[in-house]
Amino acid sequence: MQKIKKLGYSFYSGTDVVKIARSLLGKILITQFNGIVTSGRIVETEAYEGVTDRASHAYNGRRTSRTEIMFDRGGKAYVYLCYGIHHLFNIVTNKKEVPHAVLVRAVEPLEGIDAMLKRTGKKKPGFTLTRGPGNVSKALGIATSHCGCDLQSKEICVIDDGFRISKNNIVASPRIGVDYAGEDAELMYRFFVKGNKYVSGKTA
DNA sequence: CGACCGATCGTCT
DNA sequence: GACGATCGGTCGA
Repeated sequence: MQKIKKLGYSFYSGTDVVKIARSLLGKILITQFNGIVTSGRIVETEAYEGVTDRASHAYNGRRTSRTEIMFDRGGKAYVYLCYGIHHLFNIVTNKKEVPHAVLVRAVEPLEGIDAMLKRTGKKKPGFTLTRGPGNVSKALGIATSHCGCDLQSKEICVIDDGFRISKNNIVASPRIGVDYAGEDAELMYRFFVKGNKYVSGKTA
Protein backbone atom coordinates (compact mmCIF):
# COMPACT_ATOMS: atom_id res chain seq x y z
CA MET A 1 0.00 0.00 0.00
CA GLN A 2 1.54 3.25 -1.09
CA LYS A 3 1.19 6.53 0.68
CA ILE A 4 -1.77 8.60 -0.50
CA LYS A 5 -2.35 12.18 0.50
CA LYS A 6 -4.52 15.07 -0.52
CA LEU A 7 -2.62 18.12 -1.73
CA GLY A 8 -3.01 20.92 0.81
CA TYR A 9 -2.73 24.69 0.88
CA SER A 10 1.03 24.51 1.27
CA PHE A 11 1.23 22.96 -2.20
CA TYR A 12 -1.16 25.40 -3.88
CA SER A 13 0.17 28.52 -2.20
CA GLY A 14 3.58 28.11 -3.81
CA THR A 15 4.79 31.22 -5.63
CA ASP A 16 6.12 29.52 -8.76
CA VAL A 17 3.06 28.67 -10.84
CA VAL A 18 5.17 27.13 -13.61
CA LYS A 19 6.74 24.72 -11.15
CA ILE A 20 3.34 23.84 -9.70
CA ALA A 21 1.96 23.15 -13.19
CA ARG A 22 4.84 20.73 -13.76
CA SER A 23 4.41 19.13 -10.33
CA LEU A 24 0.73 18.44 -10.97
CA LEU A 25 1.59 15.94 -13.71
CA GLY A 26 1.01 12.45 -12.30
CA LYS A 27 -1.31 13.64 -9.53
CA ILE A 28 -4.91 12.42 -9.43
CA LEU A 29 -7.86 14.76 -9.88
CA ILE A 30 -10.98 13.46 -8.15
CA THR A 31 -14.53 14.74 -8.24
CA GLN A 32 -17.47 13.53 -6.22
CA PHE A 33 -20.87 14.92 -7.13
CA ASN A 34 -24.14 13.36 -5.97
CA GLY A 35 -22.26 10.33 -4.75
CA ILE A 36 -20.65 9.68 -8.11
CA VAL A 37 -16.87 9.48 -7.94
CA THR A 38 -14.76 10.08 -11.04
CA SER A 39 -11.01 10.48 -11.14
CA GLY A 40 -8.12 10.71 -13.54
CA ARG A 41 -4.37 11.11 -13.51
CA ILE A 42 -3.26 14.53 -14.72
CA VAL A 43 -1.11 14.26 -17.84
CA GLU A 44 -1.22 17.79 -19.27
CA THR A 45 -1.26 21.26 -17.68
CA GLU A 46 -0.63 24.91 -18.51
CA ALA A 47 0.52 27.74 -16.25
CA TYR A 48 -1.06 31.20 -16.37
CA GLU A 49 1.10 33.75 -14.66
CA GLY A 50 -1.39 36.41 -13.66
CA VAL A 51 -0.77 40.11 -14.18
CA THR A 52 2.41 39.76 -16.23
CA ASP A 53 1.00 37.17 -18.64
CA ARG A 54 -0.92 38.43 -21.65
CA ALA A 55 -2.56 35.02 -22.04
CA SER A 56 -4.06 35.21 -18.56
CA HIS A 57 -7.52 36.54 -17.85
CA ALA A 58 -5.96 38.50 -15.02
CA TYR A 59 -3.35 40.18 -17.23
CA ASN A 60 -2.42 43.67 -16.14
CA GLY A 61 -4.43 43.23 -12.97
CA ARG A 62 -7.73 42.92 -14.80
CA ARG A 63 -10.16 42.08 -12.05
CA THR A 64 -13.81 41.35 -12.77
CA SER A 65 -16.51 39.24 -11.22
CA ARG A 66 -15.43 36.40 -13.48
CA THR A 67 -11.74 36.51 -12.56
CA GLU A 68 -12.23 37.45 -8.91
CA ILE A 69 -11.61 33.91 -7.69
CA MET A 70 -8.08 33.95 -9.13
CA PHE A 71 -7.22 36.69 -6.63
CA ASP A 72 -8.15 34.39 -3.76
CA ARG A 73 -5.62 32.14 -2.02
CA GLY A 74 -4.28 29.12 -3.90
CA GLY A 75 -6.26 25.90 -3.71
CA LYS A 76 -9.53 27.04 -5.24
CA ALA A 77 -11.18 26.01 -8.49
CA TYR A 78 -11.51 28.58 -11.28
CA VAL A 79 -14.00 27.34 -13.86
CA TYR A 80 -15.19 29.45 -16.75
CA LEU A 81 -17.14 29.00 -19.95
CA CYS A 82 -15.21 29.05 -23.20
CA TYR A 83 -16.79 29.45 -26.63
CA GLY A 84 -20.17 29.24 -24.95
CA ILE A 85 -19.84 25.48 -24.70
CA HIS A 86 -16.85 24.27 -22.76
CA HIS A 87 -16.26 24.56 -19.04
CA LEU A 88 -12.51 24.86 -18.46
CA PHE A 89 -11.14 23.81 -15.06
CA ASN A 90 -8.24 25.70 -13.50
CA ILE A 91 -6.52 25.47 -10.15
CA VAL A 92 -5.79 28.80 -8.47
CA THR A 93 -2.28 29.03 -7.01
CA ASN A 94 -0.09 31.41 -5.04
CA LYS A 95 -1.10 33.72 -2.18
CA LYS A 96 -4.21 35.86 -1.94
CA GLU A 97 -4.16 38.82 -4.37
CA VAL A 98 -1.76 37.03 -6.75
CA PRO A 99 -3.96 35.71 -9.59
CA HIS A 100 -1.96 32.70 -10.78
CA ALA A 101 -3.68 29.59 -12.12
CA VAL A 102 -3.00 26.21 -13.71
CA LEU A 103 -5.25 24.89 -16.47
CA VAL A 104 -5.73 21.12 -16.44
CA ARG A 105 -5.77 20.15 -20.12
CA ALA A 106 -5.88 16.36 -19.95
CA VAL A 107 -6.17 13.45 -17.56
CA GLU A 108 -6.00 9.69 -17.93
CA PRO A 109 -9.28 8.15 -16.67
CA LEU A 110 -9.09 5.99 -13.53
CA GLU A 111 -12.34 5.68 -11.56
CA GLY A 112 -15.91 6.14 -12.75
CA ILE A 113 -15.40 5.56 -16.44
CA ASP A 114 -19.05 4.55 -16.81
CA ALA A 115 -20.13 7.92 -15.40
CA MET A 116 -17.71 9.69 -17.75
CA LEU A 117 -19.17 7.90 -20.75
CA LYS A 118 -22.65 8.86 -19.64
CA ARG A 119 -21.70 12.53 -19.15
CA THR A 120 -19.92 12.84 -22.47
CA GLY A 121 -22.39 10.75 -24.43
CA LYS A 122 -19.62 8.51 -25.73
CA LYS A 123 -20.18 4.80 -26.13
CA LYS A 124 -16.74 3.37 -25.57
CA PRO A 125 -13.75 4.55 -23.57
CA GLY A 126 -11.16 6.07 -25.87
CA PHE A 127 -8.37 8.58 -25.88
CA THR A 128 -10.76 11.43 -26.58
CA LEU A 129 -12.73 10.80 -23.38
CA THR A 130 -10.57 13.08 -21.25
CA ARG A 131 -8.29 14.65 -23.86
CA GLY A 132 -8.43 18.45 -23.91
CA PRO A 133 -9.69 20.81 -21.22
CA GLY A 134 -13.30 20.82 -22.43
CA ASN A 135 -13.48 17.06 -22.28
CA VAL A 136 -11.81 16.83 -18.88
CA SER A 137 -14.48 19.01 -17.30
CA LYS A 138 -17.27 17.24 -19.12
CA ALA A 139 -16.10 13.76 -18.13
CA LEU A 140 -15.47 14.71 -14.52
CA GLY A 141 -18.74 16.63 -14.29
CA ILE A 142 -17.11 20.00 -13.56
CA ALA A 143 -19.13 23.09 -14.56
CA THR A 144 -18.98 26.83 -13.98
CA SER A 145 -21.22 26.30 -10.95
CA HIS A 146 -18.18 24.76 -9.25
CA CYS A 147 -16.13 27.92 -9.66
CA GLY A 148 -14.76 28.90 -6.27
CA CYS A 149 -14.95 25.36 -4.96
CA ASP A 150 -12.28 24.66 -2.35
CA LEU A 151 -9.91 21.85 -3.30
CA GLN A 152 -9.86 20.68 0.30
CA SER A 153 -13.53 19.76 -0.07
CA LYS A 154 -14.75 16.32 -0.96
CA GLU A 155 -16.34 17.51 -4.20
CA ILE A 156 -13.13 18.37 -6.00
CA CYS A 157 -9.63 17.57 -4.82
CA VAL A 158 -6.22 16.45 -6.04
CA ILE A 159 -4.25 13.66 -4.42
CA ASP A 160 -0.72 12.36 -4.62
CA ASP A 161 -0.67 8.57 -4.64
CA GLY A 162 3.08 8.36 -4.80
CA PHE A 163 3.18 7.90 -8.56
CA ARG A 164 6.16 9.67 -10.08
CA ILE A 165 6.93 10.58 -13.64
CA SER A 166 10.62 10.64 -14.45
CA LYS A 167 11.99 14.01 -15.54
CA ASN A 168 12.85 12.86 -19.01
CA ASN A 169 9.23 11.90 -19.61
CA ILE A 170 7.99 15.42 -18.98
CA VAL A 171 7.90 17.73 -21.98
CA ALA A 172 7.54 21.53 -21.97
CA SER A 173 6.04 23.45 -24.88
CA PRO A 174 4.25 26.70 -25.69
CA ARG A 175 0.60 26.88 -24.65
CA ILE A 176 -2.28 26.10 -26.95
CA GLY A 177 -4.81 28.54 -28.36
CA VAL A 178 -3.17 31.69 -27.01
CA ASP A 179 -1.78 33.24 -30.19
CA TYR A 180 -3.39 36.53 -29.22
CA ALA A 181 -0.88 36.82 -26.35
CA GLY A 182 2.00 38.05 -28.51
CA GLU A 183 5.42 37.17 -27.09
CA ASP A 184 3.83 35.51 -24.08
CA ALA A 185 2.35 32.89 -26.42
CA GLU A 186 5.89 31.55 -26.85
CA LEU A 187 6.52 30.92 -23.18
CA MET A 188 7.16 27.27 -22.36
CA TYR A 189 4.32 27.08 -19.88
CA ARG A 190 2.66 23.88 -21.08
CA PHE A 191 3.71 20.54 -19.61
CA PHE A 192 2.70 17.05 -20.56
CA VAL A 193 3.67 13.41 -20.18
CA LYS A 194 5.71 12.24 -23.15
CA GLY A 195 3.92 9.66 -25.26
CA ASN A 196 0.67 9.71 -23.30
CA LYS A 197 -2.25 9.22 -25.65
CA TYR A 198 -4.59 11.46 -23.66
CA VAL A 199 -2.44 14.54 -24.23
CA SER A 200 -4.10 17.04 -26.58
CA GLY A 201 -2.51 18.87 -29.48
CA LYS A 202 0.95 18.14 -30.77
CA THR A 203 2.88 15.77 -28.56
CA ALA A 204 6.33 16.31 -29.99
C1' DC B 1 -3.86 13.45 -42.88
C1' DG B 2 -4.76 18.84 -42.61
C1' DA B 3 -7.84 22.80 -43.12
C1' DC B 4 -12.04 24.68 -42.24
C1' DC B 5 -16.32 25.52 -39.91
C1' DG B 6 -20.41 25.58 -36.90
C1' DA B 7 -22.09 25.36 -32.25
C1' DT B 8 -23.31 28.63 -28.49
C1' DC B 9 -23.29 32.18 -24.62
C1' DG B 10 -21.14 34.77 -20.74
C1' DT B 11 -18.14 38.50 -20.46
C1' DC B 12 -16.17 42.71 -21.58
C1' DT B 13 -16.08 47.00 -24.67
C1' DG C 1 -21.84 43.64 -30.60
C1' DA C 2 -17.57 40.93 -30.86
C1' DC C 3 -15.02 37.37 -29.22
C1' DG C 4 -12.87 33.42 -26.99
C1' DA C 5 -7.21 29.12 -22.60
C1' DT C 6 -12.46 24.24 -27.59
C1' DC C 7 -14.39 20.18 -29.92
C1' DG C 8 -15.84 17.24 -33.37
C1' DG C 9 -17.51 16.67 -37.75
C1' DT C 10 -16.84 17.32 -42.76
C1' DC C 11 -14.46 18.08 -46.92
C1' DG C 12 -10.69 17.76 -50.10
C1' DA C 13 -6.01 16.13 -51.35
